[in-house]
Amino acid sequence: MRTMAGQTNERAFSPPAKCDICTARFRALCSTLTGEQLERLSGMGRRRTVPPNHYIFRDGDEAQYFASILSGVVKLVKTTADGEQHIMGLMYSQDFLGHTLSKHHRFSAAAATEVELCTFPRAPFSRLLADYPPIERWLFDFTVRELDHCRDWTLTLGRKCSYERVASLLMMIARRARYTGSTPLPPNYAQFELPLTRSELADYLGMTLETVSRMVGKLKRKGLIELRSTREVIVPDIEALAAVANIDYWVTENGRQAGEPQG
Amino acid sequence: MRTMAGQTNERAFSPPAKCDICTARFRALCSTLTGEQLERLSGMGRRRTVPPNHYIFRDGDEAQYFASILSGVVKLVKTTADGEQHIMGLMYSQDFLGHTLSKHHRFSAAAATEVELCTFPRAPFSRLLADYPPIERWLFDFTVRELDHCRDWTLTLGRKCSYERVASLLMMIARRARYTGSTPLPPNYAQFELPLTRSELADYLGMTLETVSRMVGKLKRKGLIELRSTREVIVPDIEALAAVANIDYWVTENGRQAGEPQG
DNA sequence: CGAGTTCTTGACTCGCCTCAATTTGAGTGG
DNA sequence: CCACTCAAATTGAGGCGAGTCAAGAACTCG
Repeated sequence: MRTMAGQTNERAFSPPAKCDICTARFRALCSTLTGEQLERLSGMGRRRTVPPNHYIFRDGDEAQYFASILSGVVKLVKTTADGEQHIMGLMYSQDFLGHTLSKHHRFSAAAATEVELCTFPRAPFSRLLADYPPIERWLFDFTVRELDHCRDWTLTLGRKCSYERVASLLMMIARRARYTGSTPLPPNYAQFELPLTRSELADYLGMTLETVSRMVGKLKRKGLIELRSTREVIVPDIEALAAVANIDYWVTENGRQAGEPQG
Repeated sequence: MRTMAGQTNERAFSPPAKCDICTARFRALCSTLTGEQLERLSGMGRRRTVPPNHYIFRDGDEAQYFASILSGVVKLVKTTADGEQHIMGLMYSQDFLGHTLSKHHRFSAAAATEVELCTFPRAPFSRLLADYPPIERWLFDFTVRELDHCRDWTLTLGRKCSYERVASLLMMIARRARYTGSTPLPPNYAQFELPLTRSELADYLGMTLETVSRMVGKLKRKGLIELRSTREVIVPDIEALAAVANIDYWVTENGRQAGEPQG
């Protein structure tokens, strides 16, 4: 169904955040704050819930808010002129949404599951950033990690075949699910619900949904994953899947040949 | 020729940087500094020159130095177990090399042309970062821009065909050459020397050098570029090349269909 | 249980890779 | 200045992996 264009779903924003009962309190950006500064942040924070498959903000829109994710999974999406979607990343609990340099969003963000956010109006939050280095440092470190991750991802998109790519994406989601999940799991084992459809996996990987489906099937046939349903994935041996995905497979020294950089 | 493995070419480091005559003084990270802090930075800075095709540092090595690039082009390279190279980015004058979180390099950096660096020992530079927010802010902003760029690049690798990819990379280099170059050029026109071989272009684009060569030939046949030599490129109409590269072609709002996020 | 979406599977096509042969260009020495 | 050498670049023929198109199966939700 097509809805009003240009309108972002605006559920009522609830009252100021109650930081003392917040699940993200100890790892999200507010973990850097104490006393007066925390009050300043929580005073401007508003809770917001976004239902699955609704936009949080849209590419090109003016950025009104920064947000910290409390729960759920957010996909970062760029839409091409011909209507294709490209997913540039997934964001989870304790991650941060917003651009400190651009006043306009550079991609869309949409809820992949139901999402809870803690939102901060742009101007006062920017002032807090300028006033209080620790929170800026948190954001800086977060951005550095995002950049690392994005650079690693260019390897997946540029160098791997479809089978390896699907394995890489499942690895990424599995790792994050282990990290975010509440119930402790055996080491080298993962079980999670895919926050994306086959079509979205394809949009993430630069492939077609048919090929994704075939490669998921191949992983299943080879025993690298099990499927309780089309969305419920079990990875019985993470290391084995990592090997297929060519993760931790990169040479960190030597291994170069004539014609390559010397020195 | 193969040389001693694990050794990075260590030309003699020259005396402390003379900031007042430095070409990068007004846009590099030192542009944020004045008086005492600038003295502190210049006191720890050492010039270093790296000849073309030599490593600056290697993936996995312990990071001894941060560096600001004064001149030349640096390629960021990851080498795979099977000896393939993947180029993750190019760095130019006024860009910054180094990782504020990891003590070990996460990729190699190699000189594509002759490169001049201003290097800073890790520990005192980190202390300066912590002591003096403006320089941390500069690095933060630099990192945000790198992340933007890297995310855009995932679109090129994930969604574009070989012809568009080559055009995209040439666009990127052309834009940067215009920005860095000294001589003023007519608008919508670029002329530059490619800092990379066909093989390196292929490593950047996740293609083979043969396909790169074919696509460069196709761009030439269509009049989108001219070649004075294999390395000297002229772009007579940047906008036309941008159109081929699908740059500024992305929809920034609307354009979505049933089944996509609503709201 | 039916309707609509999502997912799977198969047959065919095409773009890019592979392998191989030249051609071009830069650097060197006679 | 030209012949020689070697790396870089171009060009061609053929094969394979992933896209395309199409049909059918399996979920989801009223």
